[in-house]
Amino acid sequence: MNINSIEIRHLRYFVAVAEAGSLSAAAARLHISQPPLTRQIQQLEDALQVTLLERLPRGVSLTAAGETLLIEARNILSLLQQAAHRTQQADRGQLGRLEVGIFGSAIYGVIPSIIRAFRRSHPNVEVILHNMERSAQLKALRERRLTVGFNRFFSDEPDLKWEKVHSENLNIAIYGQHPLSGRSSLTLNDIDGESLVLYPKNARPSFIDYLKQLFQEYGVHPALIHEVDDVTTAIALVSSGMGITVVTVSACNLRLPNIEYIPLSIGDISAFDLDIIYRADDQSPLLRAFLGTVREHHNPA
Amino acid sequence: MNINSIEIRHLRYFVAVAEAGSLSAAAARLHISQPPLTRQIQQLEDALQVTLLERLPRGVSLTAAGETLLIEARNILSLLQQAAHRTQQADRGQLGRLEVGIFGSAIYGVIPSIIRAFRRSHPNVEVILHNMERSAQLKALRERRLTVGFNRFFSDEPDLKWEKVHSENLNIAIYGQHPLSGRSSLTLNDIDGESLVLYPKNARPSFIDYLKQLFQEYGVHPALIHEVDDVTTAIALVSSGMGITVVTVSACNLRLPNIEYIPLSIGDISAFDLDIIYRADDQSPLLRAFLGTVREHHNPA
DNA sequence: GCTTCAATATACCGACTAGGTATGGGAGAA
DNA sequence: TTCTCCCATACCTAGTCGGTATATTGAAGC
Repeated sequence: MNINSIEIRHLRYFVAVAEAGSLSAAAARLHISQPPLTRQIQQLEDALQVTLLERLPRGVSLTAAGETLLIEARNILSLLQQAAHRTQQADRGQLGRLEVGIFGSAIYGVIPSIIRAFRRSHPNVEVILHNMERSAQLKALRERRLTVGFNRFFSDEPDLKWEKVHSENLNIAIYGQHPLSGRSSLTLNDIDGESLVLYPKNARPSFIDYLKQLFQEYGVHPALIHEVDDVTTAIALVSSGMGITVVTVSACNLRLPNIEYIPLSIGDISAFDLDIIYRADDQSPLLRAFLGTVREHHNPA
Repeated sequence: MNINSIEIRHLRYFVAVAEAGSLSAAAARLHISQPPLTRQIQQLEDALQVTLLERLPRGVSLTAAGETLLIEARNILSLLQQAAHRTQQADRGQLGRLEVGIFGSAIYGVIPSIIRAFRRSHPNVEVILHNMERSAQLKALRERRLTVGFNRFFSDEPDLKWEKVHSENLNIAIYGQHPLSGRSSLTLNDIDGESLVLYPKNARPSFIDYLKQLFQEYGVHPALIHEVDDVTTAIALVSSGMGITVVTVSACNLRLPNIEYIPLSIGDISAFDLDIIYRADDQSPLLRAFLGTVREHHNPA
């Protein structure tokens, strides 16, 4: 019998005895009989090589060592409860850290609403957002620095899985003095011959390539294409009258003076997808829980 | 099987499995065979209603819940070690709080040296000094606000025990211009007819009563007795030439200009006792440990 | 594709031990 | 004194921990 033979049972029983002030009363509270309880306490005293209780004719009282152990034992018992609870929380994906990759213009769209909903339903999960472009997201996912990534134009990869989160209609952003200003909707033909500001310049294939292909299919020839880094820059240039641009409805939340957003209809393919990507082998409850929230927000438009 | 059936054994085994990365390797490390270990882990998973390990063809890996439990379990195991250690320390009187009653002039004597020695040998014991007069010490001891009290002239009480800590010789404190100044020793006869400053005024019976009885026994008649509150005040008055006083050697550490201390011989009773008092029923290891230190410092002179 | 290998899971057994009952012992209370 | 209350001891039963033997599974090697 030594310190390593001490079990939670010993601590539970000892605390009960200390609180009841007597072995027999504690035994009743523990729904066992008094002799086994006496023996468990004796074992504990033997393991610690310490007398914990002073045996009195009416009950017991704690020695100085007993008082010390009482405090420690109560602490350990409550930590064990906590440990069990936290383990179960972790199992349900309600505890831990979720690293999320996002990209520029997504900041204005459906992602904040998804993150907000997830934080509300999983308050003990630390959600950390990392602004990175697509290729950085893929690298970080493989190196397990990210749990999920949000982006567009994911291609199939053997070790990663992606699914559509959201489809957004496209809008044309124009400046107030433009002839098309004030129209309630536009088609691709309407922007034939216009000067366009497109983005993002790097991180190919991108929105730019998607739009160029669209123009080719529909026989649209822009007068001039000016490529810039991101949607914010593009809108700023439109505002200054340099041309018009194409944005998702997410970006329409970006309000600037002299800017007007007009829905664009392109037949069947009027929508533009936002995808979420994650490791195919990731079985973590956190990922499952997050995908659950994402799917609740899914708009199949 | 539920949360309350979790034992330390389950946590120890789980940590071993997590660290070894496989059930069979952990079993070897734990000096048990693999099947019982498998069952203990299954019991733990059953109790928590959670899967802790992902079973792989080569060993196991932790699930998110397992990772969480690993941290918690390690913490609990180390706290249990600490709890055992602290309990044993408390048993040896090496942990806790010791409330000590002291009184004015004792601050200069043997008490600081005893406290210092005890603090050195019992670094985890919080020693708290309370400056209180004798009757307050007795009251505080009975109300368990003090563990021990240092004082002089304790009388026998049924519920308290006291023992002599230290015997101090008496000295006469005189001012430089006094005729007796410069003598290497004095007897009681030498101070017959002198003006005396005595202390402490309150808290009877006190040093004053002791000295008065002594004077009567030896036929000494002081010209004048001026009673003051404490030894410090007495010395200050002596320094100003108001009279001479009697002090213990403890108080000789109190050096002031124009003050000279001369040993006083009174035959057999040249000594003056400092006692320690404590509850007769106090079995605490702290008291025993402190009395041990006190007895080591005992001077039976 | 089959075999081999390295793991975990299951089945079953023996020994230990937690918990039960009966009873002894000791110190206040009546 | 006897009575009462409570802890300790003795001994029994049943449940459980740990052991051995073996089934099972999935990946690596031929």
